[in-house]
Parts: sequence; C-alpha cells; structure tokens
Amino acid sequence: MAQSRYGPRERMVFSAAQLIRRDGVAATGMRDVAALAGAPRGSLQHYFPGGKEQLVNEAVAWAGRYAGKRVARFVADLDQPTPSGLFAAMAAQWTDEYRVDGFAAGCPVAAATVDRASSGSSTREAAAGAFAAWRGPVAEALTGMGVPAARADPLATLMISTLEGAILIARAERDVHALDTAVRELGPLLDAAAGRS
Amino acid sequence: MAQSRYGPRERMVFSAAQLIRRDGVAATGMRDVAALAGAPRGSLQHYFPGGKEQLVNEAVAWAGRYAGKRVARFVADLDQPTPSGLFAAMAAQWTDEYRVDGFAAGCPVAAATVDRASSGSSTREAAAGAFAAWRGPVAEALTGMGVPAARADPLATLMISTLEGAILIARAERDVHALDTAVRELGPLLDAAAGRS
DNA sequence: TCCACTCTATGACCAGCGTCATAACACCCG
DNA sequence: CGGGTGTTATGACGCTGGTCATAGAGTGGA
Repeated sequence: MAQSRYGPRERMVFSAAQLIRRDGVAATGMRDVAALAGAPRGSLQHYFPGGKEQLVNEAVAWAGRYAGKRVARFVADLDQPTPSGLFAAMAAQWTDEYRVDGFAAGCPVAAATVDRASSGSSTREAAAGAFAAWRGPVAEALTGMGVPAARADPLATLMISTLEGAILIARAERDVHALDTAVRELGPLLDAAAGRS
Repeated sequence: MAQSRYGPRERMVFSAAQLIRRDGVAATGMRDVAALAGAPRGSLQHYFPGGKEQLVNEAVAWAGRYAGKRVARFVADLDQPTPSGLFAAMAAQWTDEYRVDGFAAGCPVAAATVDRASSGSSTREAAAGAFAAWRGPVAEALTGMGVPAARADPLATLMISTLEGAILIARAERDVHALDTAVRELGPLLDAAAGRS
C-alpha cells in the first residue's frame, strides 16, 4: 500500500476512505490510517492540521469525485449507451467487488452520513457535496442518452438512492440479490424515460 | 422518557435504537443509553449480559419489527390501497419527521449495517433479519394489492432499497427532495405492476 | 558551512469507552 | 422475622482514541 506513485498526503486520504467505507468513521483510527498508508503518524498532523475531521472530509470529497469520474468511464465503455446500461454498470462495480473480495466494505459517503450527519459537523456538508459530485455526471449522461433535461436530475437522484440502499441491503444480507433486483426492476423505467419523453 | 408504561428493559432497547439511528453504533455509549432510558447503568449489565453487542442487536431487531408492523398500519389507513400509496406513506413517515424534528436521525438498521457489517459480529445478522422483517410485510401488502406473487418480493426489495438510499441522501443534504423524488418517480412503476400482470 | 523549511518520528496526556466488582435496596415467600 | 432473589446504584480498571509537544532527519539556498 505504500506506493510511491502517489504522494503521502494522497495516500492517506485514500487509505482513510478505504477504512471508513469498511469500518465506519468512528471506528477508523488515525493510527490505522497512517499505518495503511505507510506514512508516519506525525505526517497526519502535518498534512491535516484540522485533525480527523479534515481528513474525513477530504476522504469523502475524494470519494465523490471518484464516483463522478467513474460515471464518464462507464458511459464510454457501453456499446449502446442506455440509462439502464449505465445503471447496470454502476451496480456491477459493487457486485463484482462483493463477489471477489467479500462484503467487507460499503460506500464511504454513506458511512460518513450515517456516522456524522448529526453533530453539526462539516462532514455532513462534505457528504452532500460528494452526492452532488456524483449526481451531476449521472444526470449529464442521462441527457446525453435522450432523457429530457427536466427528468435527468430526478432520475439521477433515484438511481443513486436505489443503488445506495441496495448496497446497504446487500452488505447486511451478504448477498448481491438486492443489487441485481434493483438493476432488473429499475432498468425499464429508466430506458422508458430516454426512449420517448 | 422514563415512562413507567414500558419496563426498564424495553425502554433501554428503545433508547438504544434512538441513539443509534442518530449517532451511529460506535458513537452511542452505554452510559448514554441508560441515561436516556432513565435507568441505572447497573441495569444494563443485568438485562444485557452480552454487553453492548446484545443491546445493539436487540435494538436493531426491534426496529425491524417496528417497521414491519408499521406497514400493516399504512395499508389500513389507505383509502384505496395501491403500491404507490403504500410507498408514499412509508416515505411520508420520514419527510414528516424531518420537517418537524430536523434531519438528526436516520434508520437504525442502516446505521448498524454501516458500522458493524465488517468485524463478523452478530449485528450484521440482526440487520439482515430486520430487513427481512420489513420486506415480508411489504411484499405481503403488495400481493394483496394485485401484484403477482413472483414480483412482490423483488418490488418490496426495490422499495426498501430506494427508501433507504433516499433517507441517506436527504440526511446528507438536509432536504427531503430525494424522498419526494423517489415517491414521484417510483410510484407509476409500482402501480403498473399491480394493474395488469 | 549554516540556516531555514518541510517532513518524519515518537512519546505523553487526557478523555471517553465498555466492562467488572461490589454493595445496597426492595420485595416476597417461608 | 430472616433470607433469598431480582434489581438498582456506584466506583474502579484497563484500554484505546485524538491530540499535543518536541525532537530528529532530509534538502536546498545563501
């Protein structure tokens, strides 16, 4: 995990996101983050003088940007770009991970929201920003597939809502069927919005 | 909160669920639970010799049973029972709470899943059981509304997935629009499954 | 060479947690 | 009345976490 390809600061943010999405925010220790990143503990206070809150916020924001960029790649990889195809690709990212690596981890943004939404901390705003950074590219991709502009944003919200919930249930049940079901049931609705308005 | 209507044990389980859904599992202290329940700390070790894990598991199971029973009440209160009406009622429970009491709390089962899904603890199984105790009545209600038996369970899973995700986003954004959107976009799909098979 | 500056490294502190140990109280049956 | 059982009440222990303080390396410019 101590790849020199990325700087130590980026490695720590990445490691924090990894641990948060597996254990939750509260259960993720600063010492663990440093250890996973192969960085000394002292570097944490150097790069993140705002303490754990700053580190968590950056990890959440990073996750949001990552998810947003991923959407563009999904669209590019589709033979025939359809809303259901995009949604299936988004869900497949999770089913693949769960089948290969087990159900250890979930979405870091969800973890941060559940753990820090109360206690008026800034982490809640970071989570909201992450969702926005994710929803934007999805809505954009939908319009590019023929979805009317007025429906693109609501449908993007619906897609992310359903995906997040399905991730949750899949993790609880240690079974990807909730994700598969979401794709199967929601696909036709999404394509219908693209075909004829 | 120290109502003598319920026994101290039940009050502690209830208080635990309340705190968990607001702060998460890890951030919920045993002392806080006892204080909220108006019970002495010593009673915790008396009623829950299994420690925090047992208390959390019972709180999660209680939440699942509560959600399941709630579904039957929703159906009974509907003038014309339709799948979309049921889903709207389920979502309204959350929008109402958020409008009145603010966005402090989420779903305790989701909190337990995010916080304890790793670390092969028994809490994950409790969460899976809670989702099952919730999905069952929903699927049953759907069949009662004319949804074919084969579609009832997948649609119930879809409803709960979407609702959970929308709760998450609403809490992060401090805005109920994700919940409203879910109801608006998913309603027609649900009713279509009930109308003609 | 010396000196700033960035980054690394480590030890210490305090607060909070879950848990344990132990006692006191209440109540009822014998 | 006495003793036992279920419950309440409180103090202490061990541990872990985030943070602070301080010092040690490395590096580049004057």
